[in-house]
Amino acid sequence: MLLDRTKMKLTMKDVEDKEAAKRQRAQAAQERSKQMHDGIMDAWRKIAKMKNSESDTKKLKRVYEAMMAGEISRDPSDAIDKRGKVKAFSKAEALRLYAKLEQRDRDKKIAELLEKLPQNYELIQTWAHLDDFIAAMSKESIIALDTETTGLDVFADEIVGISISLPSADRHCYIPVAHDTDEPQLNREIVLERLRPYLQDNNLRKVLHNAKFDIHMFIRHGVRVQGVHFDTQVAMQILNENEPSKRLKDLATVYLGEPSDTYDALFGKTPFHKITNLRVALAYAAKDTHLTWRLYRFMQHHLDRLPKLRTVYYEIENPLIDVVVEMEQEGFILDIDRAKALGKQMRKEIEALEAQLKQHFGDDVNFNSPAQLSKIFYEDLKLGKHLPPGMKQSTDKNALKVLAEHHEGISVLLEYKALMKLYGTYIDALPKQVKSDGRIHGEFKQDSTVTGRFSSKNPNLQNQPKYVRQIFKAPPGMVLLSGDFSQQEPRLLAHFSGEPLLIEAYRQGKDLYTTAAAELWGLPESECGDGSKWRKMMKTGILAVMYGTGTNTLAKQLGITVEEADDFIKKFYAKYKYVKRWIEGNVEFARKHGYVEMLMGRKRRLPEINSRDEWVRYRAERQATNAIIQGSAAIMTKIAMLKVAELCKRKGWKMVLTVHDEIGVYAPDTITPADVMEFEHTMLHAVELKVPSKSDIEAAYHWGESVNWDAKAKQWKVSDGDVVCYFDTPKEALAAAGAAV
DNA sequence: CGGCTGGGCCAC
DNA sequence: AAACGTGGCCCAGCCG
Repeated sequence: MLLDRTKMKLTMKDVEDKEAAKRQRAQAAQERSKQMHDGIMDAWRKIAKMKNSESDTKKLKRVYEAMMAGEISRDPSDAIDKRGKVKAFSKAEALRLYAKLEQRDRDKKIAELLEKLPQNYELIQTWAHLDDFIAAMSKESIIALDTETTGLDVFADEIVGISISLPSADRHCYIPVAHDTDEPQLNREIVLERLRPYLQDNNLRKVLHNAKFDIHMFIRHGVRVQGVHFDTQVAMQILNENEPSKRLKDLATVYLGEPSDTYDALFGKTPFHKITNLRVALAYAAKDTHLTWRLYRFMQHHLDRLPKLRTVYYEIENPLIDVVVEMEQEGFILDIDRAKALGKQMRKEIEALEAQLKQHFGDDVNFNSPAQLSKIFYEDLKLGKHLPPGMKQSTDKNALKVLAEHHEGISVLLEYKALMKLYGTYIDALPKQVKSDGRIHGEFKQDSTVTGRFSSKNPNLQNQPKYVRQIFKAPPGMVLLSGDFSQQEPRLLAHFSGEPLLIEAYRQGKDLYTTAAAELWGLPESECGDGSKWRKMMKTGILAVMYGTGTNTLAKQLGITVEEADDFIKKFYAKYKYVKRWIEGNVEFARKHGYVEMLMGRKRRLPEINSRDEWVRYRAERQATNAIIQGSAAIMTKIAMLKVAELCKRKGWKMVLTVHDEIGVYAPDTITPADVMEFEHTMLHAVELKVPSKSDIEAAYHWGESVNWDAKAKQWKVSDGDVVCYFDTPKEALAAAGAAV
């Protein structure tokens, strides 16, 4: 190609221009570099003031120190935007620097791990070696066990290696079985067959960290682990529910004084089977069971001096692990056809509502965007003046309900938002979670809440709206038998406070809220029945007492003035003196001991109870009473689950869910009312309180749609007049939820 | 496209 | 300044 000579010509002016530009660039770079570091201390101060999670705090600290030591500095490619302007140093950038630091350290850490590889860590690559190890294992009564896998999905991923620690022999092995490497490895299926007698031996006790995960993984390969004696993750929640991280390596660092790198600190996002150097795999994996064992010893030491917590662990949490495994394995069947039909209907309604909204507010609005809605309502339409003083200019339901009085489009928006929530989060999302066996396998976590309640995720089966429950069904020929503790928490309030008035009401089988309302306001019970404002006020009020709700919020909830709410609380405490004394006692106890105790002596530590910050302290005071009630309810439900699990074993039923005060099982639809009574009895007598328990039991082919026993036909029937279906259409559900204005 | 955060909201 | 406890998930919007 010919060069264009005209462009090659160099004039003096060109040279000067170029030099000037160069100077300018250098100057700009210097200026930027100065700007990049100028505001950095202010930025750090700002970041330090943010409410950072414990793990973020750790990371930020590391970056800060590295920066001050000159080990790392802002990356210009991160600190300067496209137009060449210096961006303010943010928490996000700091966290990115942390990732960079980690990346830099990774090789060093792995090299170190190899250097320090203990003599008693064994990489098992031959059958003779495996035989030798198994011979040693057969002399042990307890071992530590762990699996390495291709990922975290226990219904899709696979085992790539197994770690075992033998405590008395002090031998710690890793058996790689599916790494992507040319190094010698044993065959997974044969290894599992060789280990099977030991893994399934109830008398060979096992210690694991997050046992549920490994048990699921072994089940994927046809092995049902027995004899789980201790789970260091589950136990950690008993020993310190405020622990910021329960990852094994973090606990080892904190409690064993053994600084240990987490998986991603060493390998990032590389899945374990991609680790080709098996000695690296050994160093990491054998350390897992070794640390698990040491953590077990450490925890035993503390459980020895905390006998109540030992009982909570061994009598409730540990046996519950197997129950949860079974429950998650069973899964929940989704009625896909129904979900599809409902989805179609909802999409139609959503589209219609959207068309209306566009007429009201314009075509180019995303009605799911709080930012856009806020601009329209508060900047364009200036509706903020209609909000009561003190109410934030929000686009949440509360504010919109007020604004709906002043703009007719807003009630449409309320309906739209409620419908979108149901559709997006549930009706449309749930079918996508169905696994290859046609079921939803949500996760139930027994050790992830500070009060001891279960949490649930992927999907969360504990927050399914009533309207949505109908798309969950029982397998053919079975019903969903479920029982929920009626007024579980108020009963516990009566139990703990010893309030004679509350206890008496429950013992006489009266409706507590009606009785209490009549007593408090000196009204005849006929005026405080179901649906009366007095009963509602009492119900909300008792809840408020348990949750420590302030009078402002209570007033808002009940639609009364703050003075009236205040008056109610005063009256309530004057009448129920035991309740008042008990609540005050909880705070006192917490101040003195730093924790409160629930049923069986499970603890909720409240380190903030003596904080000088009033707001922080008050929160801890509310938590004190709430934790006793909520935590004791959780214990009660967990005990009931253990007993229902035994019942299930006897009857061949399968537990499928727990929702705080509710337990659900799949049972053949040939069960009789006698079976149902047995189920009810099991729940009611799981725990004996000072007040009787009550449970509402229902059998249903679809969750929430109870069927009745037809005594003549001797079967469960969905007879026209009898079936209790929550709602037929989304509209009815919304009306019931009070969303449609 | 994945990670992260804020606003909002579902359950008990 | 903040006064309703315990959770998890969706969407928007921003980041790389």
